[in-house]
Amino acid sequence: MSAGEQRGRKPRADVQRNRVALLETAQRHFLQHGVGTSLEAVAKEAGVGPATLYRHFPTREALLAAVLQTRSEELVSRQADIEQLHDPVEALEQWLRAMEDYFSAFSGLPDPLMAAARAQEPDNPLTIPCDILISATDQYVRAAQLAGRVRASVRGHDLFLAACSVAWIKGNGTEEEPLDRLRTLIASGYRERDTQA
Amino acid sequence: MSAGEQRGRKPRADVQRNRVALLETAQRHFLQHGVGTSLEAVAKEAGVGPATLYRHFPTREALLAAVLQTRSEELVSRQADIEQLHDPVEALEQWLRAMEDYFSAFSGLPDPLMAAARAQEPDNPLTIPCDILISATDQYVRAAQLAGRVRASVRGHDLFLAACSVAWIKGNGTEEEPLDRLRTLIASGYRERDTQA
DNA sequence: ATGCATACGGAGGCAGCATCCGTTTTGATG
DNA sequence: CATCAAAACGGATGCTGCCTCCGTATGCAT
Repeated sequence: MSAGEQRGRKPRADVQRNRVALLETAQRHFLQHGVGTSLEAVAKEAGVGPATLYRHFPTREALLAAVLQTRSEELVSRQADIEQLHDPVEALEQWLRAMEDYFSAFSGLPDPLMAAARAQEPDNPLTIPCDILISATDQYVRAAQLAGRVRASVRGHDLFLAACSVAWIKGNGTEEEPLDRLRTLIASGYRERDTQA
Repeated sequence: MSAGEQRGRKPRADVQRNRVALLETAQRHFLQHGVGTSLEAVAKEAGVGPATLYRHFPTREALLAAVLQTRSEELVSRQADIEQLHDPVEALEQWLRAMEDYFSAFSGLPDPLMAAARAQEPDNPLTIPCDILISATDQYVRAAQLAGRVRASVRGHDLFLAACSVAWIKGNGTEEEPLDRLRTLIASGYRERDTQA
């Protein structure tokens, strides 16, 4: 009982194997068919029965959260780059784009994310990632507000919602051009009006 | 062939009866369970077989579009009020709220609407209503732009997307307070910065 | 090699979609 | 009013996907 945590017994080998196979297959299917993809199909292609999938991931959201874990780490690494920036507004902007990309990872992803972000469903596996993202956004917002570059009434939560919306629209097949105009519109919405040039 | 359009035969009575029953029941179910409600259940409660429902409305979107027809007329009547206003920005704002209410009629409505508004699926029954709304929005935008009160880069389409997004967020259970902040943010996004007070 | 906890996976019940086709209803006609 | 044909109906059906139960196989420990 000195270093390791294994209490009782060593975990079985097939558990880990199946988990990995499921996650890889699920990611592929989410990418190709969106978050609504057939879980049965995922299980079959991963070479396991449906029960095994449900044992590992009791709900679609749980599977989704696990698959997103990888992507989350990508986000964190982007965050490191962003924090190098001197201009807090630039940083905020890049962070919003990074979140938007994250939300756009799979078609249909914004819906379960929004569902998780709202009224606390504490057992929703997506709630925690959402809360983290909201807090992070709030940090960037506050930094830019301290520099007097972002309106005081803006909250991190608001821009989280905005980024999620843009991702939602993007996922519904709108072209890039209107999307860019919308991003610009949001940006001029949160930026403090320059008191001079 | 003088006045009436009835060519051949008088339409059967049960057709109209069933259509009305289906529309009323569908509206109730959409209200209570969202746009994803079970069509079988609608048919059963309307007292018809599933085939009859599909004969009248070949797709879920067709049924939705027909049910929405009623609400559309409500929107048009709101439009009459709005056109009385002197301030074009006020008019635009009220119009956006009216659209938002319309989009929020049933939970989940924004998704099929967005799907219809994007790349032309000419046979989607929701495409036409969407195009009408976008044009109408563009009218209001242009009027406000002529008065120099809205940024020149804004398009009606952009604010249509924005209103749809807000409705989408609202439908996902977010509270009113963040929603209001988001609306404010969008408003300061499209408004021209006052060159004076 | 044997025992036992652990995990597996197929079978099956359920719900919803969408269609086919035999039957009924309805309006038109004499 | 009786009859006919077109038009519409609706139950039965096949399909897909969700999720769970339970008998069986697997892998770790001794």
